[in-house]
Amino acid sequence: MRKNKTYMDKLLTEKGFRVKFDQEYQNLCIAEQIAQARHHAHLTQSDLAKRINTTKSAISRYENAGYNKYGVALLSRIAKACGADLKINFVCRESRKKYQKALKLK
Amino acid sequence: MRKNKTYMDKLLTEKGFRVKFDQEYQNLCIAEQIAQARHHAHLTQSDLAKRINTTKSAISRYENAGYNKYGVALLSRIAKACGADLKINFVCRESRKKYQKALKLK
DNA sequence: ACAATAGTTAGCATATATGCTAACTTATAT
DNA sequence: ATATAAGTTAGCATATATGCTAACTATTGT
Repeated sequence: MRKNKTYMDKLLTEKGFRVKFDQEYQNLCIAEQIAQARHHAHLTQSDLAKRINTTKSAISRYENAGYNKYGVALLSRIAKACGADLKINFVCRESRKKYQKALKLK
Repeated sequence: MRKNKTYMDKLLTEKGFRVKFDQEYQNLCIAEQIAQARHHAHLTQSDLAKRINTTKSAISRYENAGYNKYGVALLSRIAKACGADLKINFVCRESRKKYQKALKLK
C-alpha cells in the first residue's frame, strides 16, 4: 500500500462511501495490518515476498484493500515473516456487549 | 466436531503428539471456535449450512481440525450466521512481550 | 531531470478451496 | 432394539486463490 494515496482516499472520492466502507471494513483492516506489520519489520514488499517464497505482486495484491479473498495459510506466512502472529477469533456479539458494558464503553 | 471423541483425544493416542500439536494449534483453534460458536447459537451443522447456503459436509470439514486451508470469506459467513464477528489480527511478537511483561504473565 | 527503488496492475497457469451428492458412522431418544 | 438426527468421509466439478512474468506508475534521492 502506497503511503501517499491510501484506499481511504480513493473511497472518499466515490459515491456511496459509507455503504462500501461497511462492506469492506474487514478487508480494509487486513490490508492495513499487513502493511503495518511489514513496515514495522522494515521490509519492502520485495523483501517480504522473498521470505515467503512468492513475489511482490502477491504482496501488493494482499495489501490493496479491494481484495477480499484472503487465505488463512498465506496470511499466517506473511505474519510470521513480519515477526507477528496471526490471531483469528470468533467474537460472540452477545458476550462483546457484556464486555463493553462492564468496561462502560459506548 | 463430535462431542464424544475430540481431535485432542485422537492426537493423544499418537506418537509425536507435542510436535503435531504445535504445528496444528492454529487450525485446532479455528475448528474449535467454529464448533463453539455454532453450539452457542444452538445450531446443528445442517442448520448452519442452510443459513449460509452450503451443506453440512462443508461445515464438518471446517470443524475437523486436520483442516488447514481456511478462507477468510467463508469463516466470516460462518461467524455471522452464528451471531459472532470474525476478528483477524496481526499481533507483533515484540509488543506482545511488552504486554505480557506489563501484566506480569509468564 | 534522472536513475534507482518501491509499489501496482493485468493476465496467465496451476493448485487448492468450495459446493455438492451419497454413503457411512455415531449419538440420542423412545 | 430401532428409528431419527447428527456428524463424518470420499470423491467429484467448478470457482477461486496463488505464483509468476512483465510492463506500468509512483516515490525517493541526487
